[in-house]
Amino acid sequence: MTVADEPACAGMHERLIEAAREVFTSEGYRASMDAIAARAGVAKQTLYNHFPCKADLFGATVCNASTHIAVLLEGEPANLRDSLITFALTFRGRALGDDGLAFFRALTAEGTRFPEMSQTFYASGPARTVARLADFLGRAMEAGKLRRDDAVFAAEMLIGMLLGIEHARRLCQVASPDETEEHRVSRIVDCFLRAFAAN
Amino acid sequence: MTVADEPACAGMHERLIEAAREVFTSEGYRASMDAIAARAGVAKQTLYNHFPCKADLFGATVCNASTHIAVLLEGEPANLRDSLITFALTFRGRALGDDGLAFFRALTAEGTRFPEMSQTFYASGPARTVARLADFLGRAMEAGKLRRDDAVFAAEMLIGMLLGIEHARRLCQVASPDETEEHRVSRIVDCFLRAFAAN
DNA sequence: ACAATACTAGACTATACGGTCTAGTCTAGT
DNA sequence: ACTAGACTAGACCGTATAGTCTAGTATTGT
Repeated sequence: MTVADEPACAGMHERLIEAAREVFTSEGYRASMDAIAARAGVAKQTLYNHFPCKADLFGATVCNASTHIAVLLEGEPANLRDSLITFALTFRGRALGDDGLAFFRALTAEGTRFPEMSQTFYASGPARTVARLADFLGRAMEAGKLRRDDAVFAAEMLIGMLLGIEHARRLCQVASPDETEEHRVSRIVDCFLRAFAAN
Repeated sequence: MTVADEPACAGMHERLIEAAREVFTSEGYRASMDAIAARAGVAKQTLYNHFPCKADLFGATVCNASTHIAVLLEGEPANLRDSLITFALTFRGRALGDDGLAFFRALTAEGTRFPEMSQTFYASGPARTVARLADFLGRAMEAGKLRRDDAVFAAEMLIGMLLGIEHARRLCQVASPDETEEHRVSRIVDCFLRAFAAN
């Protein structure tokens, strides 16, 4: 317990947010302020010196995490398939990893209580990822490497296939089949490339 | 309040489960037993006469709901595209509707507390839907209407595209674009048919 | 009529938790 | 040395809630 200065003791504020993220991630919003203070190795009052109430701490945590989650895909790489596979692996690692999933769970569970919060998260995470991917695909379409089509729609289909049933499955704590990530991802990307092959 | 005998007063047990479903759906597991009793128009003790504790009531509720959620697709219809579109509309209605979504949220929020419960849900809902769809697609493959491929994989891709980013978006309370369901679904099904067209 | 069973109303207990308060310590800047 | 500001430890308050208990009321089968 009392895991002090883990991320290089980068100031009390960050330390508190980090502890809150860990505890909220594993227990959801029902986690107690005492537990968070203990996790940060800090007195409860210190927590309240930095954040006026629990909701604000949760908000700061979500806000902080939101800035790190978008998966971006830049450049104009020669090999479309390879870049998509690289992107897909990163994306799945982030969206389907234990951490990302637990965070998503904690966030959406409180969706009705804090709607703006989950909306902010969506905008700075998934929505940004889709937008960038759509840009990328749009350029590939113009270069004649993909069929001319609605680039946003294409991006959403790829994201959908990558997340797919697996997102729901893991949210439900069901173990995944033991296909390797690389194998699954390349099947998916190939499926996508068939659907959007240049005509 | 005290909405008695709503679903044809089919016995106290069912009435309690129905009230619990409504309240859990809108407030999650943090809903109070008092609220559920009030919703059922019943004394709290009555609730405890039927269910020994809150967790059991939640379990019964989930279990009951799980039996109704799979979307099945039977038969060998002549027109593949039409049957897929019909299936897709039903499926999206159920999985992306307010009710289904709220229930899913309540369930996955407690995923770490009641893992078996969400696993059961997954098995009797999404997993069954995928399995049946895969059967259907497998038959279409054998009939030469789709490329010969892994039918389960194909089913997962279609489900993924149908749910896609939209599931995450709605879980995050973000309003959806105003494309009609019919239009979106047919775009998706056409995309799927391109990816799995018979060669 | 009687007994058994199920339901009602609501008081009650125990606990957990958000948030406040007090009193005291540690550290830095002057 | 003195002061200001931040941190600590932990008591404390109010409220919400799971679950129990008691006492009384309908209903039903014999």
